[in-house]
Amino acid sequence: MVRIHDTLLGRETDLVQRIAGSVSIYVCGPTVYEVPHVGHGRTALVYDVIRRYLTWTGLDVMYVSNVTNVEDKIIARAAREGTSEAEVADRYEAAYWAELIRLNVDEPDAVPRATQFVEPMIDLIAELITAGHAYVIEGEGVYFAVGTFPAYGELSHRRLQDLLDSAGTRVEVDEQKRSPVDFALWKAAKPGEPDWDSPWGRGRPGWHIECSAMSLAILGEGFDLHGGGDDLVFPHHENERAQAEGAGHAFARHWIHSGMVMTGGEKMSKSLGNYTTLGGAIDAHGPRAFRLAVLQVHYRSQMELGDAELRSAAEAVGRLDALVRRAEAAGVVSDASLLDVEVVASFRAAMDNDFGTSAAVAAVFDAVRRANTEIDADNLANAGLLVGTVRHLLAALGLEIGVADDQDGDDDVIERLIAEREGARVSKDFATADRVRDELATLGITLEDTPSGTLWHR
RNA sequence: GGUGGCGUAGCCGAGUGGCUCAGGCAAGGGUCUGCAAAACCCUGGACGUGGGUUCAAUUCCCACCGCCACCUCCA
Repeated sequence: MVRIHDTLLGRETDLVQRIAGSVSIYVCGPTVYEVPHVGHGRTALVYDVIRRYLTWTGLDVMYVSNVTNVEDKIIARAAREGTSEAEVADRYEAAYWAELIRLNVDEPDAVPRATQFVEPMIDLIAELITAGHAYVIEGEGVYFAVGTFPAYGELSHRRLQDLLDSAGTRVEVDEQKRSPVDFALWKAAKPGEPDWDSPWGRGRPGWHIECSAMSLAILGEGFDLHGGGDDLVFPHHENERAQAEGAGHAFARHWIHSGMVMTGGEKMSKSLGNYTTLGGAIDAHGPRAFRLAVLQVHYRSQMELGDAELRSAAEAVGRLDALVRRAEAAGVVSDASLLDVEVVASFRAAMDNDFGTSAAVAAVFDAVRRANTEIDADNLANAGLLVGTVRHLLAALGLEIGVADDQDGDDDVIERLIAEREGARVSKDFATADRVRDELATLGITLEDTPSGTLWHR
């Protein structure tokens, strides 16, 4: 049984599914008005790993992750560039997926976009008005009446009074609202902004309503797991929940939230401008180093994810690739259907405990060391079992080993140079052999002489 | 001010009331190698501070110090 830390409960609990054997997951994706940064990469990877692991355990996973494509910053950017909101959103959504593909993040089963679900949002707002949880301010829009929903604050563990006390200290309050904590469900149209018809006049949906409507529309009532970055707990997820449950719909059974990426001790964010682009980080250190670095930290913890962390992870990935190289060179055969039961048990125990990827990866590295020892001792059968287990478990986390991040280059030239060096070595002409090795080094090629021949890698 | 969380060896980072203090990176010493590379072996060093509970605390409790997040858009 998988145990998860449920934000609503504030503690760990069993992941009990709506329907035994299957898991439905909704994860909040980005608002696409800028290129993705390292933090977006981490979050996408965290949930990709959770999804992969649940699938690996035999569950039938339905994974939905949305894209917010209508929002103030998108509108502002489109206006600034003299282009359409759709063009801006499409451009940055494409940039987002392009990087996730490099990271080997599996495509979600569904990627709902806000503009595709305006009708269900309008229906939900209408239900809230009927239920007495929402009200119209002429010329302004429709607002959720927080005071009418007693459960408000449960998810983010806030008292309504505390919210009222701090309201207005940081953001100006619209005096027409019944309460300063009420939030917009529908915003009346403004000149130059995209808008849709609604029973309350033309306008556009508030931010929070899209996720309530889209998750219910695609996954249905009482879906299993709702996730996102922990900066979304309040107000976004609190509001999503109020909207769905206020309208009488059973919402997410469990909530999970992942930690933020920090840089120099501060949260990385687009608005602070202190971010590193995801593409830049992947270019510099490779997609697998990025994934491993994320795996080495528990998903709920804040983490630094800069050059030092990525370099360290890249070295570790190199060691994993080296294991595959030397296993193959030694003639080790691994059968994917045969796994080391103890290693698998350690891995599962770690992952079942709130997706403890850090401990799970540690179990794998333990097996890596043992596999190398077995190769050194020429115990090829034992080595094969361990190498196969390592590859299988890492693949379950989305990490492929034994394959280079980039395969370009002229292998024929390299092979010829290695053969040339081999000839020099046989005739004890080590000066020539070393000269060839240096030449290869300038091409970024590292050589390894083994009893069964010379191996090379980039 | 309110809420939640964190402070572990050079760095990153799991974890546990007592057993040889995960794992990764880095460092030093070996083995192997023509030399390297890779790998393996060995080594050192930790649990913010002060109290308390306990036979025993890094782990539980209290206080204090420091840091972070959310309370506004945000992954």
